[in-house]
Amino acid sequence: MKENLEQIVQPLLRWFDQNARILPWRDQPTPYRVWVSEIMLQQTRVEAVKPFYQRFMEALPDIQTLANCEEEELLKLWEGLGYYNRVRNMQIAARTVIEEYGGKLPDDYLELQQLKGIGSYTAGAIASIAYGKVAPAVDGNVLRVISRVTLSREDILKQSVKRGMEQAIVEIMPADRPGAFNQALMELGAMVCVPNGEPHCESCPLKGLCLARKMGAMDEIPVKKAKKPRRIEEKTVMIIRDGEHLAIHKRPPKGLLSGLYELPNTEGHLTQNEAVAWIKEKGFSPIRIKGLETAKHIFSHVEWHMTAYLILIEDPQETGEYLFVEPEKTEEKYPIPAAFAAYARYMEIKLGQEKYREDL
DNA sequence: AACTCGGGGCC
DNA sequence: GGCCCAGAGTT
Repeated sequence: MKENLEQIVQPLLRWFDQNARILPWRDQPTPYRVWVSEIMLQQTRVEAVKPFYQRFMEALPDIQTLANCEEEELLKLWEGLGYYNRVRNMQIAARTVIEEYGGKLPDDYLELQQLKGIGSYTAGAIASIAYGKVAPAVDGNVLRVISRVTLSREDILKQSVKRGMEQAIVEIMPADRPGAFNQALMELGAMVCVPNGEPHCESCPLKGLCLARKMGAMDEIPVKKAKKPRRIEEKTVMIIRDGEHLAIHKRPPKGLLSGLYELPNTEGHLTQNEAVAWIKEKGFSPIRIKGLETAKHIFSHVEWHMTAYLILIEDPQETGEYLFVEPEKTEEKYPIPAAFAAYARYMEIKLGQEKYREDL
């Protein structure tokens, strides 16, 4: 196995030298810059990360500023990227680095993995790219490329398969260019040995030795066990306006979208009468109400099927549960997940522009 | 080992 | 409509 796999090293490095994309985090691969990029890139495509990365690095240029950042501002910088615990964990790790390592990110593969949010992949990426150390960085790209090259039909979602791949990679990794080698594998997976659609084998530096290509089995590999279907949650979303302000609600500190702000909502699809009753139960005095279009938002493991109402109320008293904010302030200050994007225009409209269907 | 956690682009 | 992405933490 090792003898065979060793043949990929030089062609891969040569290809990478000619074809590496210019990416913001490749510019000055300092430990912090690599760290931030790798956290953002977890389960997230390069093109999606780019705009977030630039803005984040300007706002929080080093570990110290990250450690000191207010959580609200931190989440605002991450708004729309998803997997929000990534950035909270990164801040926890930043504080650990300051307290235990004098503010310098460790260079050791195993020590890095002790930090919150840094697993085997991210530890290997930082150690190899930022510190030039021999360590594996096996992500979905690498699992796909290597399993195709070796015609492996093992389930790449199994931990044991990933560990085996990490070991195999370490054994062939060139000691003089570990960072380039890890990035080359990922780059090939992203640009040539692509995850969806036909791989571009004609332009692949490994086409001569790829066993999946030899057998015409590129479409059968990698093998992944089927995942279970998403559950569906029905919700009714309330856009509650008093004319000047919009009601928002901070989600609980644990679970889905924890700590982010949302439009008031409740379980199930409520009729208009039920929605009015719900509003009154919350202590508000509705004046007018209008039913809005339905919307769907898909998460990894859940689907929200939403219906919604636009509701005008009399001047609210602060309940503590709900915050009444100016819509413009919402955009600059409160992180709101993309799940509510379908109703964004109702959050922003000026009172009077919208015709309510019914007076109450 | 199974489940949780976002969002978007591509087929 | 399904797939998967420079994964990691929790149970």
